[in-house]
Amino acid sequence: MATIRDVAKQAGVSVATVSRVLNSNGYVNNETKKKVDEAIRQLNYKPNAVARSLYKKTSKTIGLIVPDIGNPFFPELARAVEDTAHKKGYNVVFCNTDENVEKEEHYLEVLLQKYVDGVIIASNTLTAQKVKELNIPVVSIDRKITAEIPTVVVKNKQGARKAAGYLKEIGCQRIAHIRGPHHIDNANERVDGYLEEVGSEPWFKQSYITDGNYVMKTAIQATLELLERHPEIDGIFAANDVMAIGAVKAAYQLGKKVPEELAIIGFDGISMAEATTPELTTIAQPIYDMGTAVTDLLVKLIEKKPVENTFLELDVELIERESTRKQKNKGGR
Amino acid sequence: MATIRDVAKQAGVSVATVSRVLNSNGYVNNETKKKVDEAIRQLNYKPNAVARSLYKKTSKTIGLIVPDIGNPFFPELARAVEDTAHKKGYNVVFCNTDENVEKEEHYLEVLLQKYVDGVIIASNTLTAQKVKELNIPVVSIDRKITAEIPTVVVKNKQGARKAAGYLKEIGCQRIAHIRGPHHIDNANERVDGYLEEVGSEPWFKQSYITDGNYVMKTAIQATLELLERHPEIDGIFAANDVMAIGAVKAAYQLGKKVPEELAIIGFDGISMAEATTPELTTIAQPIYDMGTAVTDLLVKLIEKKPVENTFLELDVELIERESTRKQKNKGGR
DNA sequence: ATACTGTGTGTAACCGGTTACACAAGAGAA
DNA sequence: TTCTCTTGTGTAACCGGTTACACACAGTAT
Repeated sequence: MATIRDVAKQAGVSVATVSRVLNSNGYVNNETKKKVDEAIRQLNYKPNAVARSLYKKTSKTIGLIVPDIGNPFFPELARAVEDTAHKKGYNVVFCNTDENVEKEEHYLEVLLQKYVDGVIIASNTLTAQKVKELNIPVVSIDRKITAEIPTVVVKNKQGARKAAGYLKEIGCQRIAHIRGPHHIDNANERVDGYLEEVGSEPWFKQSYITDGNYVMKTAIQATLELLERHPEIDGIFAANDVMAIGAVKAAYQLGKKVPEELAIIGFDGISMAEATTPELTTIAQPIYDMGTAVTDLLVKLIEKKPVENTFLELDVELIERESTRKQKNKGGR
Repeated sequence: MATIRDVAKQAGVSVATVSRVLNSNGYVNNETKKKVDEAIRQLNYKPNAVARSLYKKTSKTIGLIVPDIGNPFFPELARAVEDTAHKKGYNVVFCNTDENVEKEEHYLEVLLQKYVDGVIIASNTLTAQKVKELNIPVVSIDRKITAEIPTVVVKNKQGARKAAGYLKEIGCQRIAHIRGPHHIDNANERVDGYLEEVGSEPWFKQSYITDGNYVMKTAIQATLELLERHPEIDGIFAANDVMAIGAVKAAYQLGKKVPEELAIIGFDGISMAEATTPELTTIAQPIYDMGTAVTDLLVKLIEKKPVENTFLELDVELIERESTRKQKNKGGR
């Protein structure tokens, strides 16, 4: 591999001049520039990014820390992050934490030692204190950590209200909720939204809320038990699409027809929700846009550009598909 | 951030000694080591990975280049790669190429400039020549590039034979194939396997093979046209699960019952195939194992450890689920 | 004639590690 | 006593860029 000194020798100039040509700063005579460019071409010279990083204390790399890329929400997000980062000249190193604090801290340490310029993280275990110690920009996605950390999320409560409200609107009389993990903020917000919409209905019971842990298997089991306990349920709002798909499968097992006897709505808008039969009605997050937005935000923070807003709360959108049906019994009994 | 010189000063020794303690090489007196460790602790010193990289010409980082992380096969693979890399002390930087040659070359260049120690790539556009020029270990996953490049794939042809053979076995009389892109090796191998199994059947027609391009939408359309042209078809082997799911949806649109009137089998074993109704019968690749295997292989090459085999062809496994049914009309008409 | 400004280029320090090499002291062998 | 080997430590060069600073020269203002 040719170095900048080889190029300098070949072009008959100093390394400083070559560096000036490379970075187009300082004064360089046009003739000299031509000679340098020619030498670069001849030697097929590529500047060494590591050496540059060492001096500049920046690496044009960002870290992306997610719980599990196997969770279909995150690949779609990762795709957007990578696309946007690439456009802005950054690489992405990616890390799975499995919601494990030690793994997360370990990764942050390693990333820091490698001079990553910033980090995008989906976490609930991270504290503001630790982030401050990192001394590099950190932005949070999908989950609020603290007010100090720039964040991109969606209107979870509003989305949940939309979901529950929609089920009421299409005529459901008894609406249950399969909730996400108690330690994850967005799960709690979705419960809140559900409660605001149906909590004061005469038929409402606390036992209409059941734990699904954002996982399909758990949700199937939870739905089976729920429907056994409460056969009167005719609508389910699952806090994410994966659980909604689980609910559909459970209904299928019990011979309940979806949407005729049981309407099911999810949350997230992952592409898997379009692959099922019946296709899933869902509250879609603009996942790609969220990825673009956090990355834009992070890069601005890295490059110390002005940021208008460090807390973005994006809108969600109801996408009506086959797992619910509008005409059903409209207007109540 | 404390540097090695700060630590040396604090401990009253030279930087060489600190470095020896850090890397446990050379002779260091036990008392000295204690002093250094204490200084490291006091200053909360973390060695700078970039400086180390510059001298050692290695970064403990590998590149993972895939066409599109949005394709559900790749997150599962990426997860395995990242897990394994992490265990061995490597980070993963990941890149989406969209099968675009320029993007791919650009990424390889950038990765090289950052001293990544090796690359895992799923590509069909890469040439052996280019790989040689990189001068770092490159391993190929999911697709054969050339004989010189170490590769991890599955037995595609054998898997395809299994799929078609299984459909025959359960009593299908007319078996069609939705194939993947013509420029992707594994797609062609799957066609070959299909042909070996049914190509000489009296009923076989070339028009039973249709293009699906590994994409759900395309596959839906292809299936609709296929079943219109050939309503006699009672079995479909799709070259990947995503297309198989598309075929199921198409059948549903046409009112054809799966599996009673039409049996459908996929290929890949992505987790999405378990989420559908009916659940998809498929030829499962050991995706996680493949990721583990390529990463192990790459790390061995990087660390110049002996490698027993640079061409791994893993077995696939038939997973029977609901989109096919064994009892149907067994033993022919 | 003098001072100042803009252009153009080179030298060497610097980023923060690693390690070749030199050197010293003590133990054991000849 | 002298030589050799092992242990232990420090100095400084090195990895390959970037840039502060010095210097030189031409043109222009005073």
